Amino acid sequence: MTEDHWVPPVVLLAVDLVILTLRQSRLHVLLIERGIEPHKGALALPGGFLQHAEEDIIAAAHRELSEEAHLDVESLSLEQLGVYGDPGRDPRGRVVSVAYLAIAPRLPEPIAGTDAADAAWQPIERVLSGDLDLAFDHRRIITDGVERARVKLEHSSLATAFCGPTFTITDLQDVYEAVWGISLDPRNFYRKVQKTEGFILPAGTARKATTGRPARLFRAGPCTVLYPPMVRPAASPSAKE
Amino acid sequence: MTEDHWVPPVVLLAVDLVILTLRQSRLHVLLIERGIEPHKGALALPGGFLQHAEEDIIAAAHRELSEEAHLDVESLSLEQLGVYGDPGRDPRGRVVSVAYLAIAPRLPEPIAGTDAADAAWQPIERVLSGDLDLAFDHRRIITDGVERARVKLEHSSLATAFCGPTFTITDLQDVYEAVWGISLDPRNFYRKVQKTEGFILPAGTARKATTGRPARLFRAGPCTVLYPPMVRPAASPSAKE
DNA sequence: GTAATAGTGTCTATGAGACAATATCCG
DNA sequence: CGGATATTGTCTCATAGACACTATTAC
Repeated sequence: MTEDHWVPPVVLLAVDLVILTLRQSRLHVLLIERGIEPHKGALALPGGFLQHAEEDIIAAAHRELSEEAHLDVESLSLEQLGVYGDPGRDPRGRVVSVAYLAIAPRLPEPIAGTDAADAAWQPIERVLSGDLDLAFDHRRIITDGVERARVKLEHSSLATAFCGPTFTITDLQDVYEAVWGISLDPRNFYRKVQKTEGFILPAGTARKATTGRPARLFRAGPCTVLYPPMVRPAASPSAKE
Repeated sequence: MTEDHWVPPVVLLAVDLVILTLRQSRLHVLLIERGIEPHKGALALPGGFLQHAEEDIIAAAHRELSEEAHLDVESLSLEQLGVYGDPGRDPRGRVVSVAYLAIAPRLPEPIAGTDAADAAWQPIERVLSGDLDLAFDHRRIITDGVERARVKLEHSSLATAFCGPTFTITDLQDVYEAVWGISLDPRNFYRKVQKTEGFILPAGTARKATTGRPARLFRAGPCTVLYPPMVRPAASPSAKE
């Protein structure tokens, strides 16, 4: 099958980052406006080519995270999402992109990128609805990323990655409600997360802002795998949204 | 950051296939003995480079499946597992490999590959135990593939992909026991799969081989997502193996 | 009949879901 | 005190797990 003088084709390798966070109890993804062709003016995921032939792929992801999103690696969940390499997905040639999913706690408002014309958090519904002009196959990548996050919330402690170092049970519930797009009963949620071994640990009693009883604070526990898992109800017509 | 004359580095793109099947109620993976350097003589996953610059990655996976394993695409589960691209994983240069997970029903015995010196099913325990000489980072890829299969058995009808067109409940239970490496109660298993909507459908009553009551036959149902999921018990000391 | 495997029924413990009631803050 | 949010408790229903029992074949 392979001939003596046959040489394998080469491809350009890129990384793309699906960075999710919560803003005003809604799921957002970080997108930048492309300043150059192709797809100039369209919105795109932060990302870029490998810098040199020896660069680690995950290192490139971290680099882009820092360069384009100004997010530091510190305590930031980063996970490989998949490979997107359809021929023709990029007019510049055969570009194969490794997508990563990153979860960030709420951050100080807008982020100005370096080689990005503009960076902004976009509500996930607007992105997936098809109203926005997305570059390349990035809508598909975002769809996959959101679905991955939804599944991971069930079986891992990923939800705490959306929160700061300490958080209340209600904060955590907001994460589940925003990512899953449904509403949950606070009492049952409270009981559930409390009894899930190693999920969250008490972190002192709370201060309070406005009104009502002050909530207790928690921090992420040692367990990354939730057993038993959080159960995601089958999508109901009486959902939030 | 990027200079005017900077050009991105290129990489070689390969696919690797983790092909799992059941033989004598034990999980096996298809490995070939490498006939050429590097790692000549070591065992490796079926796979290879893209054939040309326009080839679809998934198409390349299917091609290798056919070329090296003589398995046809027909009704064969094939899913992207991840990207393995550490610099230095291949002495020939920067090779980035996209791994796919394939599940095959029991097949006619040994498979002679085309450009592979030898192809054989290896029991998964022997492969993961470290006794065998595995090429590249293929032990890690296999580990990831097995773990993926374990998880997918919980939430999808993947188990039926290990079986032929029709199968008994016991056949299906064998799949779960082999992949999960535990033993399950036949009565509870029977009840569980029966009541899981759309998982399996009756396919006539059965013929029989040796002794005992003949089993009913089933075929895969329409649902790919199992709800409620099959629950994998926490690993117990009283397990099979 | 016996041996062997297939399939059904029953009981119990656990957890999810609905929802009432109590606690603790602010003013 | 009343308003608001946090936390606990109780009830019911579904289901996983343990396990006794019945059914259907070959001999």
